[in-house]
Amino acid sequence: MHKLIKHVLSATNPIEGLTVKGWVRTRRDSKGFSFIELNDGSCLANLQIVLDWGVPGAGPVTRFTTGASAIVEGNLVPSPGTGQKWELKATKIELVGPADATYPLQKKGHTPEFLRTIAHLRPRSNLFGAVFRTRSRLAWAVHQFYQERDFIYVHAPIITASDCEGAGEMFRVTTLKGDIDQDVQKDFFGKRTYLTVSGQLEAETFACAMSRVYTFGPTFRAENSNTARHAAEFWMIEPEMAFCDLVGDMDLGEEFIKSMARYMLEHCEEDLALFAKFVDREVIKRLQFVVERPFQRIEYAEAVEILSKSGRTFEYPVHYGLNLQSEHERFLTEEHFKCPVTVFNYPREIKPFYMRLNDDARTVRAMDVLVPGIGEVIGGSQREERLDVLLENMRFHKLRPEDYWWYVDLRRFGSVPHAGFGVGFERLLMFLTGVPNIRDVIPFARTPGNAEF
RNA sequence: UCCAGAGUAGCUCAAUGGUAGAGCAGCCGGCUGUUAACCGGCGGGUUACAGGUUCGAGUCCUGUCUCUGGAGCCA
Repeated sequence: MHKLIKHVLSATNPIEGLTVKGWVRTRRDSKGFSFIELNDGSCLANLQIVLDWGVPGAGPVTRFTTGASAIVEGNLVPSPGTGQKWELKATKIELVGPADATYPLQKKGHTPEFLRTIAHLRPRSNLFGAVFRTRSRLAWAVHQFYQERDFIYVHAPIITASDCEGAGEMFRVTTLKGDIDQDVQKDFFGKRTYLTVSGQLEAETFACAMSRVYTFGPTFRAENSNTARHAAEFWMIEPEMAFCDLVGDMDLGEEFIKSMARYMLEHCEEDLALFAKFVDREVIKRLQFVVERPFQRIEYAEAVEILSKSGRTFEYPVHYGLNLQSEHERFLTEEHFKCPVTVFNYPREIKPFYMRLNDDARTVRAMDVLVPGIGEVIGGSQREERLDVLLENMRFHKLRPEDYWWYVDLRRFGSVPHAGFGVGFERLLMFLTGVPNIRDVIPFARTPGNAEF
């Protein structure tokens, strides 16, 4: 089997008779020989191939254009040049797939906007290679974080009949033709079904059996949101813990963010350096800051007071009972505290039915973790475990308990205090890489009017 | 969905209402070790689309589409 370039480049000694396979990033010709930069996506760096025009398969060398794929055999030797430790002296080369002049990627920089229009080729660019290697490693780190803490991974359903109220507009799933509301009994599932907006309600059922669980899967929102932070299809991580209150929930959320930042610093060094150089100069400093400093915790009422007394004029009003706007979250994280901020105990009116009512009967045990630059990265709560209060909450929010009969059942049989939160995986990646647009941290972005690839 | 800005060569961008240009990429040639290589040459355009004003429109006006930034909704 051929060796991946990341392993070749970490060699400690010269290697005879090595085979590598990859795609040409660029070629530099001299008289009688060429340098080929070969990349196979296993790491950011290219392997420099020194290709004598006389070796089998080399001529004419102009066939080895940017984008072409090649198999190279040769000997790994120390490079006399200054840019790299090793280079491969080719003894044989094979052009596997040529790439003609219409290949859209150049060796020079492209804008992320242009690269989005060629989403099938953009993982061959430095930036997107780095983003998607990082995405893979962070997904692994997410599992590691929860598995180490004895959380059990639950696969929440993707097609669901239940609306996790307040989460957003849903995509309808149906096999009916024509008027899809005409006769829902004849639909595939015999009722209206949707793509899930959250696995939380299902996760709660498992937490109330297995103590600590988490979901990590795709979720869907049909909101017509056109921002750099919203996608119609995104991945969400939702831990849920039985016998846990809001404080335990905030502890876990903050620990999770810190842990991901630490993982990024320790395991994604090469790609992180690229982000720091081309995307966000502050990213490493910000990650170190998050790892070292405690998060600020404040109640919603305090946040409102800080904003009211800030002397700043905001576009949107600051008033107890209103949601915090982006500009308010920004002020708290970026100007007032200058660190991630966890806001908790929100007014009952602006939060969903399942959040636990506090003794003041005005606020619920909700919490949002806000980070500089992104805003809300975690939203969570302690759940209402008391049957009578839950039913009253549903009435308050004008919901029918029979639609949530199985969810209500959890409060009938061995109910326990429990809590959890949701993390948008892409938002987390944006925070950790500094990439400012959600479309650029997901392989094939789904946004309103866009599902080309 | 709302507000603002943009759309010119494959890419990144110039062009006062008056001959559509440059750099890079591509192609051809040169160079014995390059590092986004370098040097010389060549080709490359329905100025997003549809209408309008004008002697004359890339430029001004109207509409449509797309993209970007911000906002709302949220993760």
